[in-house]
Amino acid sequence: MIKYKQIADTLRSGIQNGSYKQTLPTEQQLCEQFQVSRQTIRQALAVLQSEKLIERRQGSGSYIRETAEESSERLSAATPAERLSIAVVTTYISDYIFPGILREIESELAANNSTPLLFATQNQVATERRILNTLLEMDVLDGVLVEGTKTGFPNPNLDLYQKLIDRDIPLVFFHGNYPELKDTLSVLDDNFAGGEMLVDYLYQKGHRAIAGIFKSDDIQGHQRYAGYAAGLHKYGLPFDDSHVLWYDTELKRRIFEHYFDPDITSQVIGGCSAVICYNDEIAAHVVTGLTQSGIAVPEKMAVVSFDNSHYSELSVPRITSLSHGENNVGRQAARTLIRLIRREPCQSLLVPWVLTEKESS
Amino acid sequence: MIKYKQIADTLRSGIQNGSYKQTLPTEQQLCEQFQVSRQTIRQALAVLQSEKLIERRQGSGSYIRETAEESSERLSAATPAERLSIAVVTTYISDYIFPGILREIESELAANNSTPLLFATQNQVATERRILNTLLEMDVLDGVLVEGTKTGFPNPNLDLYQKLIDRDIPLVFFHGNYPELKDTLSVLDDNFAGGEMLVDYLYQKGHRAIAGIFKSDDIQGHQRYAGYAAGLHKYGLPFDDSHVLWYDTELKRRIFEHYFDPDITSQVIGGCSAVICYNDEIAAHVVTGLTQSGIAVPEKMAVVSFDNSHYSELSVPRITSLSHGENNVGRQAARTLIRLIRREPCQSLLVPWVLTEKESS
DNA sequence: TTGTAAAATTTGTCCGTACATTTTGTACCA
DNA sequence: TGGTACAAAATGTACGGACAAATTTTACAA
Repeated sequence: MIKYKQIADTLRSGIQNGSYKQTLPTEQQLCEQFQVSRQTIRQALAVLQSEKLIERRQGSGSYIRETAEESSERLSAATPAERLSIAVVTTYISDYIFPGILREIESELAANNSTPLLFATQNQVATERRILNTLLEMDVLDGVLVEGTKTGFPNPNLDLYQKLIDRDIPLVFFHGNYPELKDTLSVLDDNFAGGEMLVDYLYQKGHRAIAGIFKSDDIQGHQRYAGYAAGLHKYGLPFDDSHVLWYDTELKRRIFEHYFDPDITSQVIGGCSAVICYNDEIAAHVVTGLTQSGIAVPEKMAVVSFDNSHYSELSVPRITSLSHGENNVGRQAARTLIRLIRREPCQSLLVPWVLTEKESS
Repeated sequence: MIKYKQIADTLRSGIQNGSYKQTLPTEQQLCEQFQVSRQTIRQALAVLQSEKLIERRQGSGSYIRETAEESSERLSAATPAERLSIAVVTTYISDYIFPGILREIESELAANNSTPLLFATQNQVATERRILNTLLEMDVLDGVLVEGTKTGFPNPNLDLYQKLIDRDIPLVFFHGNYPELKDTLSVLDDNFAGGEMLVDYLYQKGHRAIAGIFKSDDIQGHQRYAGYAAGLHKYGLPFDDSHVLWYDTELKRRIFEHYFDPDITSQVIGGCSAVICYNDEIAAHVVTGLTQSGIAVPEKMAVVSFDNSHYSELSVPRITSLSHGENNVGRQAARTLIRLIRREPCQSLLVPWVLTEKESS
């Protein structure tokens, strides 16, 4: 219907199937070929130019641009054709367990011939927004792997996520997701079951008063808390709000930077014989604080947590913690994204935990 | 001179200083205002449209687009205005010492109110090229921090680096640079001095036959090798090519994956009493290989290396290694880039090494 | 007051022309 | 052979006009 678009389409497919070698016909020739005015041809060429398919040189002609893929292929003609452009958006990159998770993701993606582009939100929604804007402006993007930022609270960037979805860009969340976004895949720890598992374990060890420390700005914290509460209820144990301490990213930075505040801790866990911590990082600080306060671990207070990271190994005593086996969240999420990109059947996953018992309980 | 560009410039600055509220005047009004034809006005508006400054709606008008910054600022009005968009291109992200270096860079950039976008080349020039193409297509990019890829060999991506330079995008190399690129800043380890330092140290310990294992695809390997050779020469020690083993990324992957090949190692270091390794990762494998072959470290063979990472700590015996203090390469490079962006005076740096003596020598 | 139809407004598409600027090719001359 | 000058060719800039399509405003009628 619209001439210049039709002409642009014709020329584009001509370029892509290699009908033209290096240059396009001149504007004059195209005018005759398509029986339109020169302005219309120029409009069509402007489209291709803005798509970076061609370059135009005054006095010379319209040249077909080498695409990024071709220019890469020229360097390594042996590499298979398909090289996926995948972005990974995480909260942190070089802290805590994140390097390990990234390594899992990288290795899984590398097995599928792709190198991820990494973005760190630092768990700040403002940063997340900047990153999403960057992603939306990329012209090749085969898929996105996202660790939700502050998933415990309503997210103000859902509009940008929706734009990604509207463009049919495959999207998989891991660790935390945004429940408001319908029909998106996510690969999550089974945090609810994990919280329950830890209560199970402590109950069997004879503990009856169990405190909890959870992170409020990640949905993982909410889920672990829910599992903890359900576990208590299952055994008819008393649930006491004052035995639950909530913290968030900002609070951790300010208060728990060097060691977990002994005053707050003792207030929360007073009267308890065990405490479930959101993760090893917090647990290690709790153990240090307790030990400094003269409360023996595990004799006076058992400490258990999630992640089973090097923090739990380096702490004295070592901390009983939940972890995954071979198929951890990072690897599974990357695998799911690849399947999604290839339009193979796939679904959201809940990855179960395995308990590793150590000396802190 | 060229009307539509002048008009575009006028309108652009009008938009940026807020002369227009939400919409621009109609094409007809602009025609009268600038005394040009409607086609010329449309050309000017097309420029602004391609710059994503305005949106045009048929039958309605030309609307000023909300920029990404404004949309971020709306979320956090309290944040300071300047938020730099900085890309960091490294070889690896989650292996060896790279998480630590990234943490240094991140913390230095965070102190300047910026969160980096991370790209990993996996030490593959083809991947590097893809990443550079992505960078060139970003519409806001305040600076780039690059760890050169395979700096030991001529780099086929210099054309893309030159494009970045031509666009006046501040660029700082760290760890390794491309000498062919003139007038670029770089922050490097003083590898030559490091190689010499290790020879100095071993000579003073009484060693006279010293082998070396170096990485061939990074310029750091060449420099450390040159320092090693200069050190030997300084003390009049014999230099024997057969006592130098070169390896590269691909070779390491295939042969040295799990442990350093004892056959090759013993062939190289036969007749020597000490070996200088390119880094702790290789050194740890060498120590393992030697111990398994019944060669005691350090009694029969002293092992020293670069980086002083956790590899050197976890090895038994722990490995004598060179490291940096507070002002390591990552931090200095980030600082240099910030200065460059702010157009403050800055220069290339060579960061000196400090020797940490342990049990392997 | 509300809903609908018509009119006016605004941008989108398309044509034709003219001349400028840059590149490329050719002819000529030394 | 080589350099210069000119011509030709190609894209860039600019003008004018006409009609199409979408949106907004206005007018009118129920």
